[in-house]
Parts: sequence; structure tokens; C-alpha cells
Amino acid sequence: MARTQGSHSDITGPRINAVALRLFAQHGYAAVSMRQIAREVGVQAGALYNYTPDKQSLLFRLMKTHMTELLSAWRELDLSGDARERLKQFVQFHIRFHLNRPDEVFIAYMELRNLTPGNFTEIEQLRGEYENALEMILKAGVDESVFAVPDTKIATLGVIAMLTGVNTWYRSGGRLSQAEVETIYWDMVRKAVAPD
Amino acid sequence: MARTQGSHSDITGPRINAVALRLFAQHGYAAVSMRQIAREVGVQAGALYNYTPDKQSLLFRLMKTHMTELLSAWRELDLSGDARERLKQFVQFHIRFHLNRPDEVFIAYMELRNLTPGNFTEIEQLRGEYENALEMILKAGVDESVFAVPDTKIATLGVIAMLTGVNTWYRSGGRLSQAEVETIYWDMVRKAVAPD
DNA sequence: GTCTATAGATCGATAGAC
DNA sequence: GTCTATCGATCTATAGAC
Repeated sequence: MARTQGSHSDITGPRINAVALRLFAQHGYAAVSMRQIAREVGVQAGALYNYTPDKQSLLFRLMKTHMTELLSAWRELDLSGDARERLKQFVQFHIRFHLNRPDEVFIAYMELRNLTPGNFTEIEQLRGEYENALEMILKAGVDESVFAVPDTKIATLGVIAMLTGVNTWYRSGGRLSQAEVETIYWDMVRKAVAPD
Repeated sequence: MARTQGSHSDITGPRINAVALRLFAQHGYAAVSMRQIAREVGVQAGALYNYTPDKQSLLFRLMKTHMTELLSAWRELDLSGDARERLKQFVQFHIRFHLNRPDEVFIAYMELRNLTPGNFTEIEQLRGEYENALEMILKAGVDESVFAVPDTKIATLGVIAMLTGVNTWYRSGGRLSQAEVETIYWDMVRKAVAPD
């Protein structure tokens, strides 16, 4: 049965997400208009509202999708070894996952202010779950005396901040390969949490 | 000589900067209107243009003032001691300076996208000068073999990212004092750049 | 599902009176 | 230096035809 002329639900939806993701990352949520998104998708502005009830929901969906994909990708990893080995796997996973999704990462950090309170709480809880995964590794290592940190919570936030910072400067094709970056950061993280 | 009625140049100017700083940090540059700034300052929107040619210049002035104050505060420090001691002073200085200016720091990182290309270049150059100050310390330490990092440039960016991350979670009156935070981060940074 | 058209509000910036 | 008033553009979101 032929589809109604001009009906492209199966491709327009994903295209809206992709275009909004890129534009929000590039110019910021507040600076991007629905008309601009529509133009780059190739539809009229009104058509966007077949896919999102409003602009806020569009932002929230992008951020929530990113955070749940981050969590499920981490949980799918078959973690093996002692605390030191699991920490190394976290460092590699974090850098790899984040470098492969620069726009999503950028939005997830920069647009928290533009979420409604309820949406903000939901995203922050997902972020808390991810941070908790790292803190559990650090705590285990401290218990086994293979790590020594003054405060596992702060060490968690410190390590994640350091690792996520890679996204601000790394450019594919630059001086360092992704594997080299992973090695360099692992060296610094490994020593930062090691006993004296 | 009596001043013209309604003329308050000496207090309106600083108030505009203070209000704009707070609102830009809270809601983002693009989401804040000139009318909103004027309302909280206590003047009409048109009066703002006696103090700034346009909204962009207002943002740029805030960011440039912050970066130049950061640099001059660092340069005024009388650095003493070996590389290890100078690194410790950098860590303490960075945390202290940034925790005392949360709105300025937030804007300086989050609103880079909203600068015109020329203004962006100028801010990035100032940031580069600050990063260079840390890298010089790290290089000196590597030369003296008191530090061992795989790459001084990346170590610089990694340390700054870790330290600046404090601003995302630290709240005055929370679990840790500012001095405790400085001690904890110094412990991690010290080990991260130390030889094995 | 997409279109055209538009309601209704708000924006940055300017002009001119005082 | 501040005010009132406004231009011209742009915004989100909706209504109704196809």
C-alpha cells in the first residue's frame, strides 16, 4: 500500500535528532530555533511537532538517550580482574565512548541549565549512577590497599573531570592517536590513585 | 556641581556587569535578554546601550576581565621553590581563585560558543597563556626528574580539567572546607605527575 | 505526515525628548 | 544618562487544508 505523499516518518524522526544534536552542540540550545532545525532537516517548522511535543522535550530526549546508552554500554562490558584492572578498563571505556560521541557529551554537560527541574533531576540521577560505577572500583581498590586516595568521592569526580576533558582538545588526525591518549591518561590516573 | 537628575554612571556600569554575570551564568548568554538585565539593574533596556555597544561586547568584556584577572593574579604570586613546590602553589592558587569566582569561571567555559570569531581567538589566547604557565612548571620538573609524565601538554590539560572540575560540585558549607579540597587535589596531582 | 499561514509574544537595537 | 516609544525581525507553537 502506497504511503501518503510527503510522509516520511521513518527517516524524518532520526534526522531531526541528528540535526538537533549537531546544532545544539554547535550553537547551544537557546540559540538554535525550531525553524533552523526544520530547514536543515528539509521540512517546515510545523512538521517537527509531529515528533516532539516541544523544544524542551527534544533536548531532554537527546540527553537521556546519551546517558542511558553510556550506562548500558558500561554495564555490557564484561569486567574482569582486580580493582586496578577494572580501573584501567574504565579509563579506556570512558575515553573511547566519549571521543566517539563528542556532540552528545558536549550537550550533556553544557545544556543542563536549560532543562526543566524535573528533567534535570532525571539526567543528574543517571550521571550519578555512572559516577557510582567508578567509585565502586576505587573503593574496592582502597579496601584491597592497591589504591590510596584521601576521598573516593572526590577522586571519582576528579578522574571523570580529567578524562572528560579530553573532548575539549582531541581532534581525530591530530598529533596523538586515540590509543596513545588512552595510554597517557591511564598512566596519570593509575599514579594518581596509587599508594605513595 | 549637581549631577543631572537620573544620571548614575558610576554605579550603573558596575551593576550591569554584576547582573549580566549572574544571569549569563544562571541561564546562559543566549537565554538572557537585554530587557531582563535592565530590569534587574533597575533601568530601562535602552539605558544599557550607554555602557555597551551591544550584547556581544557585554559578554566579551566579562570573559576578558576574568581571564586577565586570572593571569595577573597568578603572575603577582611570588613563586618560590623547586618545581614540586611551584606545582603545589599552582594547585592551591587555581582552586582558590576559581572557587571564589564560580560565575566567571562558568561563563568563561560555557559561553565560548557565543563569542564572535575574533573575540573567541582573544579569549583562547589568554587561556593558552595560563595553560602555558602550568606547562612550564611541569617541563621544569620533568627536566629535574622530579616529575615523570608521558606528555607535558596533555598533563597540563588533564590537571587543569581535574582542578576546574571542583567548581561543578563544591558548595561552601558542605562536607569539606576549601583547605581540605586543596589538600585532597594536591595529593592526587602530586602523585599523577610523580615518577613511578 | 507535511504543508501554509498565523497567533501572540519577545527579541536587539535605535531615535528623540528631557 | 535615562526615559518612552518603536522598528523590524524572530521566536515557539498551533490551526486547518491536503
